Amino acid sequence: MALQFWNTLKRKKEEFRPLQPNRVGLYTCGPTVYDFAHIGNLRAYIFEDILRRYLEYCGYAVNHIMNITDIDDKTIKRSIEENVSLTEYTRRYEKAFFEDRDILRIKPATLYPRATEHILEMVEIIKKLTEKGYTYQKDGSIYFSIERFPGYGKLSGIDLSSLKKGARIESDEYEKEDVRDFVLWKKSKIGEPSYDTEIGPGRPGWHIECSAMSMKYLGKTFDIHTGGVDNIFPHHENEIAQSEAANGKPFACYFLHCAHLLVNNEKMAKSKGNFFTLRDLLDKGYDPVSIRYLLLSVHYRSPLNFTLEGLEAAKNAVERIQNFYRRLRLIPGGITGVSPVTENVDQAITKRIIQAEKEFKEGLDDDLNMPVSLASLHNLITDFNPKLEKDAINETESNLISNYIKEIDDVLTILREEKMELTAEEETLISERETARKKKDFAKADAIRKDLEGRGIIVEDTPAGPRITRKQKHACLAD
RNA sequence: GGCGGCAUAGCCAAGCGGUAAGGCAGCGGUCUGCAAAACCGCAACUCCCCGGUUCGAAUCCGGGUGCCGCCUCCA
Repeated sequence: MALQFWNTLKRKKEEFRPLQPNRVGLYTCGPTVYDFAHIGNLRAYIFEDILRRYLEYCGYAVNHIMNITDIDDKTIKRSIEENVSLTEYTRRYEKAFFEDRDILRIKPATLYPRATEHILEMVEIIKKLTEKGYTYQKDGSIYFSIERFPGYGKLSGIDLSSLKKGARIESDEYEKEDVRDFVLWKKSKIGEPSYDTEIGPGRPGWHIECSAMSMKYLGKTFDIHTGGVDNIFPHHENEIAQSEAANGKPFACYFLHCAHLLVNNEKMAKSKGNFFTLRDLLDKGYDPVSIRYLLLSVHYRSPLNFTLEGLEAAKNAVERIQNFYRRLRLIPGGITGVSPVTENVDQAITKRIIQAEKEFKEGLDDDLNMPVSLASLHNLITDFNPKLEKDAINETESNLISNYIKEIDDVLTILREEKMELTAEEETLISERETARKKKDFAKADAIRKDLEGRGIIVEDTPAGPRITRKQKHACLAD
């Protein structure tokens, strides 16, 4: 099966055909850096990360652009409240966003262009739209007239006549000819940042930045545009309108939108006390990889019901996979990184890996059906664990299997690299415990094990000797 | 009011016309000095409800019910 995506633009699954062979231009709507990202935002970024990594897994070179919205009503308002410059304010949350990204193992985009650094590009588009007659000025602001763009509504399926005139007037301080229009350029206001440009002093509207930056870095027409479902209207609808009106060419070919995340089946809201940032969860002791796994384990077009119980389950599921990988690597020789010799390999094992790989790929090929792909991995583990138990897997075979796991982990990114650096004291304790065990002094052995656990070191006894691992942060059950 | 989505075991979640994947939790057993890890076995007589189409439906159609989202900034 070929790779296919549910394209919001067409409301159906379509085979993915890039504009250029083996290359993908990907634009993902990035953060407005006015606060810490919450887990709902992070779900979207994880979805985009899986999309990007899977495209790369399939052999595409991905040019991934994610914008940073560092000028808008919220950022301006809050920077004024804190009495710091807009730049100082937004850089703080931009930094936090990058930290969250790294903690969750999200692969950095190719580029993170900032809105404030692309004012000229936006102005150029607005000028072109004006030349073509799509805009009008009112009171120093420039608006896009949706009536003049025939394709308006094709993404969201919105019926223009259903948008009641007048409904938005009170909530918008800018005057428009038609309330359904959207602002391209906001007139300069006292106390707000303003740019002196050919189209007058002011600042950009929200939608125009994505048109400008995608065009600059990916071209007038590019492959994939993503965001949360809430971006379908008005944001992406407006991007299409202004981009296609300006260029006379199609904007993005495929629009992918991920569903929202709910917490305890309700929309996340600070007032409901169910609002989490990544930092909140880390402070509670939850582990980033568990969070990543939970966020990626549900199909991106299904609402994800986030619960702490679910996070606990994710932690255990991840540990099963990690334990399997760790056990493979403990087979003498471990990962060699060298192409394994196929002699003395049980062909049944090779076949089983090929089958798993096929299933994994079929899952993700089908509109990133991650649950199916994860099932293939769990089934593989279920099949191989008994062999591992019986010591029926040799070094070459273990390399084959662990290389496969490593390969799909390029997409999942949930394995841990074990870094066991023990202090001399810790090593002494471990050997003392072994001596005690040999003397059947189990009281002492257990005491030492408990002591080590207090130091964050887990000792598990196996026939081959003690297995030492560094304790991961575990979920606290309270809350 | 308009548009869209979802309802599958205690929880999470695939399946999208051919007789219920997977994970977590639970229970019983094996292994272990104990523990951990791992293994073996058990779990939906049925997929929100009611009709219909069909040889056959969780899957298609019609009608309900419930939940969520968008229509104003929002991933």
